[in-house]
Amino acid sequence: MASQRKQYPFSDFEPKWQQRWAESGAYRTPNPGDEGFDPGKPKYYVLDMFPYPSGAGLHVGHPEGYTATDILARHHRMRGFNVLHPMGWDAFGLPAEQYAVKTGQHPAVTTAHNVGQFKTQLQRIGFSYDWSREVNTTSPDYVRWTQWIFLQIYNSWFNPATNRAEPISTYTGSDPDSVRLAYVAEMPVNWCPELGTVLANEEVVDGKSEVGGFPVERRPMRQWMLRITAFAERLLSGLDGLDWPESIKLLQRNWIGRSNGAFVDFTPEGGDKITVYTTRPDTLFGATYMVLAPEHPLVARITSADQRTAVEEYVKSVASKSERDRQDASKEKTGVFTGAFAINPVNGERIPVWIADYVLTGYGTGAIMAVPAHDDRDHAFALKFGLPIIQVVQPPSPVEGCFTGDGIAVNSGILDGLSTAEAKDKITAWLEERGVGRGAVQFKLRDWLFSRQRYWGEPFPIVWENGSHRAIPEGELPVRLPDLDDFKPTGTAEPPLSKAEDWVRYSDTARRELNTMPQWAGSCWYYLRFCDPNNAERFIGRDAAAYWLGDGSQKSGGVDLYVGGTEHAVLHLLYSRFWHMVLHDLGHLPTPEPFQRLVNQGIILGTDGQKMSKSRGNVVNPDEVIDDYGADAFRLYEMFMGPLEQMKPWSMKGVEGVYRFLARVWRLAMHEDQEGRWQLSDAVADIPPTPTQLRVLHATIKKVTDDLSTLSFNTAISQMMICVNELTAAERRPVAGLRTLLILLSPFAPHIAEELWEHLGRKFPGFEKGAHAQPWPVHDDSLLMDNEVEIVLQINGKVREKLTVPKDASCEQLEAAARAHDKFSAHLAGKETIKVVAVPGKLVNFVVKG
RNA sequence: GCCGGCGUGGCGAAAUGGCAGACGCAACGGACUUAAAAUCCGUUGGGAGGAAACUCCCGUGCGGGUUCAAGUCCCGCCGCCGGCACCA
Repeated sequence: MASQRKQYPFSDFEPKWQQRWAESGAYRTPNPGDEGFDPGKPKYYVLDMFPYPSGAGLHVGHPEGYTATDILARHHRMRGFNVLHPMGWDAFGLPAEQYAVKTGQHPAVTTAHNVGQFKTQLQRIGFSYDWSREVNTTSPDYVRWTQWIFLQIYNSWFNPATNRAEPISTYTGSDPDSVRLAYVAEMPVNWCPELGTVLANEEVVDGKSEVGGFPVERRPMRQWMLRITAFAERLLSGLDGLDWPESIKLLQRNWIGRSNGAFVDFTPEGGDKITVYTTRPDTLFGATYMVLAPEHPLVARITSADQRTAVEEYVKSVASKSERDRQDASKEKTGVFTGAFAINPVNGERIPVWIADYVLTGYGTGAIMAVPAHDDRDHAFALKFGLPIIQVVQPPSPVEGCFTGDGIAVNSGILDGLSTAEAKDKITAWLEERGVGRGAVQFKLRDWLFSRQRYWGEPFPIVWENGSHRAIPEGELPVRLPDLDDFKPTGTAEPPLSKAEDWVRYSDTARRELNTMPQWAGSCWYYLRFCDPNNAERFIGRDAAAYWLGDGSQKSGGVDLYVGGTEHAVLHLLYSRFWHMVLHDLGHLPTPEPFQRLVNQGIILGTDGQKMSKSRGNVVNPDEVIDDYGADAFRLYEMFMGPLEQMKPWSMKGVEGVYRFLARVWRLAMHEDQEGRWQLSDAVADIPPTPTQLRVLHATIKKVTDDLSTLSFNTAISQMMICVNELTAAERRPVAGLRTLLILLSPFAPHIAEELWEHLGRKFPGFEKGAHAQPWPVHDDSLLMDNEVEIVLQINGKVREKLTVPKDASCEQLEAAARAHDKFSAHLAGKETIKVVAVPGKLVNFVVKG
């Protein structure tokens, strides 16, 4: 293909238009207060998930969503919106740092190089980004505000009375550090001594490091945490108002994991109370033993002398397991009896207390009552260790084994005969009356471990003095990374920043925080900076925020459309919502939610139907596609493949298909002379379209417009193909029809639309400005339908004949026409007609017998 | 295990409960050409019958159901993909 002659000169005019757009600032979007800003226009903020600029460059998966948003951005401009359509770089992160360690190049150098490469590639596709708003999470100007936002979080607390984040100054307790939204805690992490670094859970396989296979141990380390759990309820309820795919909302709901239940106090013999959390207080009478997490603080105190050795050994063996190992539910349960007994508050029963690692220390109270008859895990544990099983819920219909559903309480004293829901209410009230329990809500969501022992990330704007931390003054932001030559892991638990001794020394008595922020930090708020990227006074100006995010009075707040992959369904999208909520509470943002509408694009597979990967060798490079077929064909194919949200394989033949389509568009207007030069075709004439052409044109206006509103790009393109096929068949082409077609095509294939517009404008009037600057056309309903429509005549739902009738024929007229149809009425002969169903404009169905 | 999503020609896919397969790819036939490529025109779900115009039957993962009418709605399975995975 590469050596083959091009079907239309895309390689000449595509770069030309890209250059013109860049030079004229065609897609610069003014802000409120800027010259050229029109406050009368509605706003449309359409955003892509900005990429991590890896060394591998762009692959065809990136531009899928980017093309969709670009088409919508262009379409909205033509419909009179002020469109915010920006792009930037999520440039901190592990791969850059690891590559830097390997090659000895500073990550700032490799990152800058990769950003350049990505930007060149994106610009070749003809995206209408406002590049004057480009942001880079690693630039000092950006880091400054990331750190500033961290300080907002650090300097606030969650007031349960108002259910909001408030400045820490409104906290009246004695220890503000204990309630800050950013706090320090000892947390167990995966520490790999051999690699000298902490690893994420995903980087640990079977208790060994994924890289190198070295042993990994869990060790408590001092970590920065963000108190996202305080917002669990609001993060959950806020989902209801968002136009997101239900599947994504469900993922977040499951991640937040709200459950309704009760705390219940059990009393060990001669000890403090042990509080458990349960979602099934109605099964309290079936509790036959208790289990504490091995790390539970009471374990040591209640363990009997003769069980002490066994318990200590068990606790030790559990401690050496990785989180992942420990949470492997498929494994057989393990545990040890503590030798202690506790009293069940509802019936005074004396039940044994065990420890087992199937009880997690971080959820609920780290202790449970075990009801083996009605909980799968307790059931398995009881069977293994021979503990008693008492049924207290009668299933609606008999079931084998363990029954975990709702039923009728039995063997449960005061609860007998009640439904599960009634029993829960009654026993919870009973517990509360006696002061031995209370209703409670729990969440699976954990606080966000926010620090990393890495070099390539935002430094914390925090210093330590005399064992306590404090914020550095805002005026000192940004805290820049020290320019280390050696940013390798230290080999100890010290982060690499510890090597920058001068930097670490903040004053004679104070030293800087050595951890850096995780990669999520920068991406938590980039959509805000895009609104006002050069503001030196604030992270986002108030006017810019009010305009681009909305003033909070309308439902659609924040980003109007956010397109990206499902892989960010939970973490990025939850973290962003959390930060946004805090900033909103503190009065910095007008809206409570960042992304009103979210759409996930599907993954593009290789031509072999497999996930694209370097190792499979099936990665498609956009540059090569554009070399051979041009940017317009590339864009069009990305959208023509199938529904945006669907997973679909790449096909070079498919690219050729849309390429041929664009060549047909080209030849509608252009003709190649003897010397191989393209001239405006003589077939284009200032004549009125035929009625058929007019009908197809208006059907195309309607279909493309409707399909853009539902993001059905593939069917919009199909309709334009139908339109082009219709116009190609005509010997003389009405210029008005071409004009409309080019306007409709211009968001999809902007270069060719603009080029043809220019050519036509040299001969015909009505081609001023450019295709992209035209108002979006409106279809005329009266032109859509012929006066006659073809309907089908059915017998018992099967099509027998077809018939052309006036489009507004009534049911009675349809039935009469059907009966008058010779061949069709022959089918009816000798049969009894039971019923006739007539649908105007569609069909007549005779239900017959015999 | 639990929770989602998806199963339609040789392939990518269309189809407010109303003619299944629009549009594109591939394939085949024709026109143009010395020839090929490109282009243009046409055929193309499967099967049976007919010389032919044409006629009939089957068909949206499988099995049931609702309906005059089901790819679409309901019930029960199977397969693939994704997420969560001892959260009491």
